[in-house]
Order: sequence, then C-alpha cells, then structure tokens
Amino acid sequence: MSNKNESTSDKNTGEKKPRERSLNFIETIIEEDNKSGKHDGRVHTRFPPEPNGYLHIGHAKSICLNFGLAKKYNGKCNLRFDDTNPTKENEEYVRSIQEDVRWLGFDWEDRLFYASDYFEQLYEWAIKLIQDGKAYVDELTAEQTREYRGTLTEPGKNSPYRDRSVEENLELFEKMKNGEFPDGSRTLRAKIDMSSPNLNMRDPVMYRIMHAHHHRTGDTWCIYPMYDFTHGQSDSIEKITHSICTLEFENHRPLYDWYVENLGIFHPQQIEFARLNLSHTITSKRKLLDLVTEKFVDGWNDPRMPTISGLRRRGYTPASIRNFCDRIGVARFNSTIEMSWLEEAVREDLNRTALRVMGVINPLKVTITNYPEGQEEWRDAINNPEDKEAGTRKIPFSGELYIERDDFMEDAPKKFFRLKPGGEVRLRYGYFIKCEEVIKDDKGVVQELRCTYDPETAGGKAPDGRKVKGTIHWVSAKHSLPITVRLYDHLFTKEDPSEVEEGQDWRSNINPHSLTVLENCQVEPSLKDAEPDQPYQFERTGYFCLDSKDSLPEHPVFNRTVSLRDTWAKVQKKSK
RNA sequence: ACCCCGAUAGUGUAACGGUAGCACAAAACCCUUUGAAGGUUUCAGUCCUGGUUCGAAUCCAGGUCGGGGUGCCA
Repeated sequence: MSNKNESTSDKNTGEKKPRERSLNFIETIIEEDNKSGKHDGRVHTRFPPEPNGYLHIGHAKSICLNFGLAKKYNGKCNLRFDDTNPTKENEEYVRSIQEDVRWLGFDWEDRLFYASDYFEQLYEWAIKLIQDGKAYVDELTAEQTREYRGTLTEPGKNSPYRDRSVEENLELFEKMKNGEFPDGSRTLRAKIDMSSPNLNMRDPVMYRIMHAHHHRTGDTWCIYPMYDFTHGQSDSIEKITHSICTLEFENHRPLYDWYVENLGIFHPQQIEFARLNLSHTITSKRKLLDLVTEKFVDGWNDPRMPTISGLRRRGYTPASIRNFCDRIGVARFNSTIEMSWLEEAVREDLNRTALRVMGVINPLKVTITNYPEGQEEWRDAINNPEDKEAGTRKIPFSGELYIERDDFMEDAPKKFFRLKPGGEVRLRYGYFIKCEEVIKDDKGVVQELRCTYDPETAGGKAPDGRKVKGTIHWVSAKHSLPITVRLYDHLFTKEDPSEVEEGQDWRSNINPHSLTVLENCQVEPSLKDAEPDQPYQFERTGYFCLDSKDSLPEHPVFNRTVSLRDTWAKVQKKSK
C-alpha cells in the first residue's frame, strides 16, 4: 500500500520554498554527465555567433541558455565568433554582438575567441587527415560536385580524384594554401562515404579556396575551412563539454563526431535544441538584413525589429528578455511563441521599475470654469506604487488642462466610467470634475470641455463619501511639455510571415501600420530631463522610453515599449 | 520517394512505468485614486491503431502529421 503523503513528507517544515522549475532536457543530460563523472563534473559551454548580422531574440535564447547553464552548474561560457567565411563577416557585427551580449547581462571574462584564431591548427589537422589517407584534394567543379553527390534517394559516386596518393594530396593542398589556384578550382574533402544516407557524410568539403580579405587574419589565408571542419575542433580546443546548437545541425552531428574522433582530440558533446520562433516577426538574419537594406525599417535597431538592439531602443530591459527566455523553455521540437509572452515579460519587469508619470497622448482641452483665474498649485504624486523608495513628486495643476480624448464620450455606454456630459470623474491626484459643456467645431468634432471642479475633493477624496468610479490622467496645459510619441504594432500582419499568397513573398505580410507617430502629445514637466535608459509608465497608457537616436532636447521623442493591459478595450471589442 | 528528428489544454512546457501539473492566453468575480498592478475561481490536453504490463503520455510495432537534410553558407 502506498501512502500518498510519503513523497511530500518534507512539507511540514513550514518553509515555503520557491517552486523550482523542473529540469529541461539539456540540464538532465548535464546532471547525468556530472553524476557519471564524464567531464569530472566540469561544465563548459560557448555562444558561437557568426558575425554576419545583428543578434536577435532567437540568439538571446541561445545566449541565456549557454551562459545560464554555465552559471547554474558553476562552469564557464565562452564567446566565440564563428568567422570562417570572410565574404559575409565584418567588424561592425563583431562589435555589436559583444555589446548586445554584455547588455543582456552576460560576461565571457577573458574568454573571447575567434574560430580564425585556430586557422593554423585547423590547417595542421587537415594535413594529418591527408596523411592518414582520410582527406583528398578534389578538382571537381562546384556543379560536378553536386552531381557526384547523388540525391536524397540515390547514392553519390566517388570523385575521380579521390584516390590520389598522400604525397600528391599534400603537395596540392600546399599549393592551394599558397594561392597557386584560382577560387573554386580545388577543394579539400574528407574521404568518408559517398553512399551514406546522410548527405553530410558524402565526402564533405573541408577547405575551399577564397581569395578574400578576412577581418582578422587579413590576407594571410586564401583557403578557408568550412563550418563542419571548424566548429567541433574549436569546441575541442576550448575543452567545451556541451556544445549546444539548434536543430538544423542535427544531421551534422555524425560529421562533428567523425572529425574529432579521426583527429583523436577531446570530444565535446553536441546537443541540439529547437530555435525560437516568435509570432508576427521574423528571425532570419537574411530577411532582417533585407528589411534594413530595403528601408522597411530604420536600421538594425529600429524599435520594431526583433533584434537585441531594436528591443533595447524600444525600451525592453535585459531582465525582461532573460525572464522571457527562461519561461519559454527548451525542447527538441519546433514551436512558435506568441508575441504576447515577450510583451508580458516586459510589463512584469517595467511594472516594478518604471517611474509613473502623467502623459496625454491625444490631448483634449478641458477648462475648469470655477477654478480661480491665474491660480496654480502643485500636487503630490506617487512615483512608483510598487516601490516605496521611489518617493513622490509634485505635479502642477491649473484651470486649463489636457485630458485623453478617449477619456470622454458624448454617448457613453453604461460601462464607461470616464467623463461624459453631466458626469463626474476623478482627476488622478487632483480633484473631481464634472462636465458641464461640450464645445464642438463646425464639423461636430469636440474641441473643448468646460467643466467645474469640486474644491472639497483635493487629492481625489470626497469628504461626503460620494463615489466616483472613474479616475483619469491629465496635465496642466500651461506647464505641460509637448513631445512626439511613437506607437508600435507588430512588424508583420500574419502570425507566420512566411505564409503567403501565391506569387507573393514574405514582404507582402509587412504591416503597413507598424509605426504610428503622434505629434503634440503633452506630458508633465518632470519629463524634461528624461534619459533613454529610464523607463516610464505614462499612467493608464503604457510604458515609454526616450528614443536614443532621434530625440532632441528641444524635440523629445518617446517610444512606447508596450501598452498597459487594456481591459476596457476588451470590453468594447466584446460588445461590438 | 530516401535518411534523421519530433508530436501532451488555444500557446509554451513538466511528469523519466504508478494522482496528467505549471505558466501565458481566455472567462467570471473581488479589490482599486492607473479599467494598471494584485487576489480568488473556472474552462481546457496525452496524434491514431494495435501490442507488452496489475498499471502506458512514458516501452514496442505500424500509421498519420510536422520539421530538417541534395551550399565550395553557418
């Protein structure tokens, strides 16, 4: 008979332990390795980006995973640039990648490496494989190589150059290295198995000739190693224990293993996980580059981009991104995460940290007819109800205000708690006001509201105890600061941007309304000294930050990071 | 067509032969000087068919569906 309580016998200790997230499959592997002593309990990972683009949210998942695992198991994580293709890589990307990893909050300490650091060693290993009769110089053209490789269903056939002598191969490879052959005329190939069902094992190319300038090694080399001949050995050199990569490299694992085994060097374990797919956006470096070069966005760090730099400029925080990456988990099957998860993650972080301010996005003038002419007063406002330490500030009140246009309705439904003709509403930290008169222009558009205030309700409390359901934000017209606000929506209209009509491409799914610019928004004067790194919550509207690129002291521009959750919008939608 | 991998509420993940759980989304309510935040509750799931077993999400077989694979890219 089993006793149900046996397994939870420790629950009467009275301690409320934070609920531990259960292990993901990689952590399980690591813990098994640690138990069996496979690497003496050592955990060493690496983040290996190719410097051919800016980092995006998908990379953040990998960064958090690799650095996170190292931290969790008291290990190390290297940053290594996988720079084996000089025609696509450059310094700007190297710089931005380091900046982004650091910004996310991770530190590779003194372990910044480049695959190009290992070119000499890789070259020697290539020679060893030649000497062992496991590699040969091929003279097939690229097209011929393709033909000889066979297809998914038919085996390939051996290259006529496959059985050259070791000496001849050595000599030819030397000449390749010395630049005696033009690009594309020769390759060095591993001699494995042209009939393998895994195409990667059909005598994969190890080296190709490229007379190209490398951002680090300059013109030292005119032959460059392929990814497969580089990655595993780089891991091996750095004594990486767990080499974590995305699912599309799964078919490469046998080759990864083949190289380190045939070279007789330290054998790291490659582990694949599913890359992140986010709804309503793309994480293909090539397509992101297209968005930039074709000017659909304002550079790699456009706040609509899913790049780390874009998210940063948008106002996302490192903690929110780390949290997001932790929550989405890691698995071995492809999935798409809804954008709302990312948004929820920033809201959660910003709710704790953002300073509350009054900001009116779409101003509607309100004149308080019974407020003494020329009078003004400074009222106390709480900077952050989630953080007592943040203190309070003074905000100016006067007889001429701006409120949000959406906070007034002439024909209001019952559930509308804000201002309506004859109705009363609370101005946050201010007074109750009552709408007495609606002034419109010729076209019937509301121009101004004339209201009266109740001087007894200073601070928002009514001494007679009468209740007012609605509380709205406002600014004093005389004191407020005009700013520009940029609102963002999904970059793509479809959840899956690659899903297109016939004859169209992914570009047809770009959302034409992903950016809305609002001029003449009005905010409280304290925002005069805003800095891009300081997140703000415009109360009842959303989280905002100063744009780090386009904002000028005389013309502030604020980006909306994310709106607040809007239950009213839901109610409205439902009633339609 | 061939090889490899995968499939658990709407979404994302856990349960490792023994009570299918958590988060986000959705819904209802409470609270509220942010229709925010917070709190309570509800809804909702093991791809299919067989087999092994006292017992299967888990092991086995077959099927279905999805992803990856024919770069001198990574």
